[in-house]
Amino acid sequence: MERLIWTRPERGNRGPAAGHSRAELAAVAVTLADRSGLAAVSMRQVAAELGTGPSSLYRYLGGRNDLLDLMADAVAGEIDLGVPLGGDPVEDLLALAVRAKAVHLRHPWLAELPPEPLRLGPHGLAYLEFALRAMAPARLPGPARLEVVAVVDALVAQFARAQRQQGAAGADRRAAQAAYLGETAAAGAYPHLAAALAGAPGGDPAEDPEALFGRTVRRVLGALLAAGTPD
Amino acid sequence: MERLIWTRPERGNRGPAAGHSRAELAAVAVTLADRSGLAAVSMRQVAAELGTGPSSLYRYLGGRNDLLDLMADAVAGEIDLGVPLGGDPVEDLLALAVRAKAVHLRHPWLAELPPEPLRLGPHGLAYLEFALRAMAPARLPGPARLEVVAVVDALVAQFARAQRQQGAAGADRRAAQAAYLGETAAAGAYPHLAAALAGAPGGDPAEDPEALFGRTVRRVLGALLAAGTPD
DNA sequence: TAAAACTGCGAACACTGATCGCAGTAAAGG
DNA sequence: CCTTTACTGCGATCAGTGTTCGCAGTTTTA
Repeated sequence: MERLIWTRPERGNRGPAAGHSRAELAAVAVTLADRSGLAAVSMRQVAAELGTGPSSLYRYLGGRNDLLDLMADAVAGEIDLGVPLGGDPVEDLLALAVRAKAVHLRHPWLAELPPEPLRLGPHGLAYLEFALRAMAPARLPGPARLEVVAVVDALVAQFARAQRQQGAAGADRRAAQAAYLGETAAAGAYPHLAAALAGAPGGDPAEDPEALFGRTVRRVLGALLAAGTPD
Repeated sequence: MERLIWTRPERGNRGPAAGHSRAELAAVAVTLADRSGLAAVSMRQVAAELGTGPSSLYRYLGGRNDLLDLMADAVAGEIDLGVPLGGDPVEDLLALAVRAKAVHLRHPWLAELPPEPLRLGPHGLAYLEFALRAMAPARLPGPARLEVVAVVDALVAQFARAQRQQGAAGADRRAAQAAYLGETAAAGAYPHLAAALAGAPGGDPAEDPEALFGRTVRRVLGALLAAGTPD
């Protein structure tokens, strides 16, 4: 039985006071990941950053997975849930999605996290609760509501990724990808691909990514929240 | 400069014939991942399965990443692209998405793959080209078309994950998650979450997941492909 | 004061991806 | 034909990984 970290108490009350805390571990790990990517978040690195040995971390964590859970929940806590709801589920969810996307942009490693089915700590739960509260006016069965949140999250991750690698010059791999894709498309075997890529840099003056995101999310939410219509 | 595997020739023409092929490596790795998960796909395991040492693999691959590229493209090749198009982008893309979801269900490790921005080998490119061809009747700028494919892919992965872990009894973690989520929701601090979860097992007789997928994708595609309407 | 529960951590284990260099083999060039 | 070139296979090895174990020390409870 491998319990989630959230189900275990952070501290007993018998022994000496612990030198660190889960929050501290999470903060160090997040900083490390922000600076050098998720791969840099190893038990040894985190321990070194804390000035201890690797084995000490296992007093706070059941393993590396728990550390990732902590990280995900820590950044979930950066999403402001104090804003008042307007009453329109589409607009309220969009505003939430915009704030969530900002977090993704601030912490690119979020997209690298092994996609566990659920990685919900206290902050993640609060986020989910907030989204469901925003969706309350819509007439939808329970599971469908969760589905909507999942779809929006997917859109957030998707657009954050696109927006990020469009801005900063991506890694080697990104450049190699583009080169390969360009020359392959130019070879003539993929006419539609070539056409789609050709329309990218030229043509329109590259729409504001924020506006594109807003329009897309609005459309998708409008379609998913359409109540009553069984088809 | 770290070139993609697709940009390097599989064989020179000077030395002795290679004992294996990229396709063989990919097949072995896929089989391994299907049986024991992506974590079981290590250079040593794959090499052992081939009856050689780990270092031999580096004659065929630049590294483990290349192996993952090969695997992804191999299963992308399982998607049947020979079906004729009906002419309605929404229905044609949905049919494609259904076939793609089947592949995800057959190879659960696809969801575990580190989400590189693009992991497109020949088969992946053919898939993309097919999707763009299906989308040809829609009046949409090029980048938007690529965005649509990305969103659909995200939906496919999303629903495949949900459908899979609903069928088979998930791992320990899944059970632990459910238990934790249930008791936390029951604690009363998350009323909307509790309501959404309560509606799940009882209430309606659990809609056919395939129908739910079809309805959702149709709605999303309908919203995204709505041409002309600038808002 | 004794027991229980806890912390910190050095040492070690079983892995991982990756590199290097050497022996052997096949084709190309003269 | 023989040399050169380019390739293959692979044992040995390196640095790094997550994780476990056991011991010494510390604080609280009984």
